Amino acid sequence: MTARTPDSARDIPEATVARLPVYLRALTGLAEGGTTTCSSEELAASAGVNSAKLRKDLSYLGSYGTRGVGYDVEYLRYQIAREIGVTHDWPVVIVGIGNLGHALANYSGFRSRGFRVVALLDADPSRHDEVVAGLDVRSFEDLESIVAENDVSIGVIATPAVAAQAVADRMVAAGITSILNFAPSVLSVPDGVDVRKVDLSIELQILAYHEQRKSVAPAGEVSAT
Amino acid sequence: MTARTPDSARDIPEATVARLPVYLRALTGLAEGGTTTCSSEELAASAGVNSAKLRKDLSYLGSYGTRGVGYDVEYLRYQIAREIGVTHDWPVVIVGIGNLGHALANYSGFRSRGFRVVALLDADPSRHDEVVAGLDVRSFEDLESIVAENDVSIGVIATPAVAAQAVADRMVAAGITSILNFAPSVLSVPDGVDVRKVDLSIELQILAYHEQRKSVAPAGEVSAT
DNA sequence: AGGAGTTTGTGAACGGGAGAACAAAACGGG
DNA sequence: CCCGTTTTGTTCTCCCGTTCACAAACTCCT
Repeated sequence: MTARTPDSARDIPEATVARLPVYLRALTGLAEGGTTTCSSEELAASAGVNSAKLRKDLSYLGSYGTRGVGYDVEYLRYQIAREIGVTHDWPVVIVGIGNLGHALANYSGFRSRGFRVVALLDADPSRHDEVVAGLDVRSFEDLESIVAENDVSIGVIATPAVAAQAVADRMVAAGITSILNFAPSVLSVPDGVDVRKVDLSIELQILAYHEQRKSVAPAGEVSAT
Repeated sequence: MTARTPDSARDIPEATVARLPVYLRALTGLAEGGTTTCSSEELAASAGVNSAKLRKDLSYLGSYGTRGVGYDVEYLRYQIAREIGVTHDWPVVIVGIGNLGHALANYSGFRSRGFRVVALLDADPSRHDEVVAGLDVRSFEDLESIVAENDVSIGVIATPAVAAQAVADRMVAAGITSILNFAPSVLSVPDGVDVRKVDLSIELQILAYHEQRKSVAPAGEVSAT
């Protein structure tokens, strides 16, 4: 939390960081469509954001556009990728090869965006003979050696909730400093370790809340009582 | 975006709404552990937030605590559940039964939190004989009848990116008003339809950004060049 | 019954992000 | 070479969310 930005110190706002991958994806889409140059307006439309917000976000990285012209798609794409750090591959381990672990291991979006799954681990020995996504499921005991050998700094937790904290502790001890947690539990980790949480049912509950309100007040009109 | 809150108008801030499911889960955990009463401090710790924030969040729902004592776990749990709207079941359809669709269909967290998967749909006919999570995969053509018969208002999209917009359009036309989108694409929907997006690779990219910065400035010290 | 000790609920200050509006800069045409 | 047009980069303002701090209210002990 204490963002030490010693001297070079271009600190990009967290909200902007969260949108950069969206811009990256939009730019990739434009490039595949044959577009070589785009305005902030076009790119913003592709990314589903306001053009003013887009320009402000990009301004934190530097001045990569040309006034009166727009942005060079390929050039900007590279600059954002470099800033995020996805110009090189990030080795990743996935722990917990249940339904969700399967899906994650097979998810092509990781590979194509600079993440390389180097190992799949599960505590259940009966799973250790399985081969998922071209990798054989290994024992959770191998975590330390795998992390050390492959210089892994990112771990994904897809275990049941009860196991998540223990897995996280072990990951941290092994040297992992970024964790993506799919288990529905709150992890406590030491300073310097980043945790991001994805909770499928929470998203649905948020939708349910709004849905419930819709049915109470259908279209801005309320039946006077 | 134009939040019409005509007269009754307890409008709960969006940030608070997003945390209510977390509190709900924390309360369920406490209840299972045998706790009947808890302070805001305890509950905040379980939910991983600040106690002041927790109290302010809860104050939007009403005064359900007792000063000097704390909150009755079961009572507060019910009040939050009622506010979110998960006291009754929400029927849900899932479209796209690939790896992720499989995982979602089997995810027990939906069932246990008031969401009932009523149908699994896929455009690929070769999948229509499969049975996943006790439901047989049906044709996407059946969407309208299923939505109408089961009064479905929430849809989940787990298709490839290219198909997502078409699926969303069809969902909206069928009467669905809340969409949870796992496909990596920006959906455009009419006003009155809520969309929430979950993007697995974006989360990893955000972690990668912070990870990259860590390695540049390991511990507040920077090597002078 | 009264006072000390807790804990909630909320008013107020603070910080950060979103959006509008504008100045700076590049291009193109005459 | 100069001026109008286009589009970026930035400044300013507003609003939402977070946090602090404290008064109100409840319990327990004497």
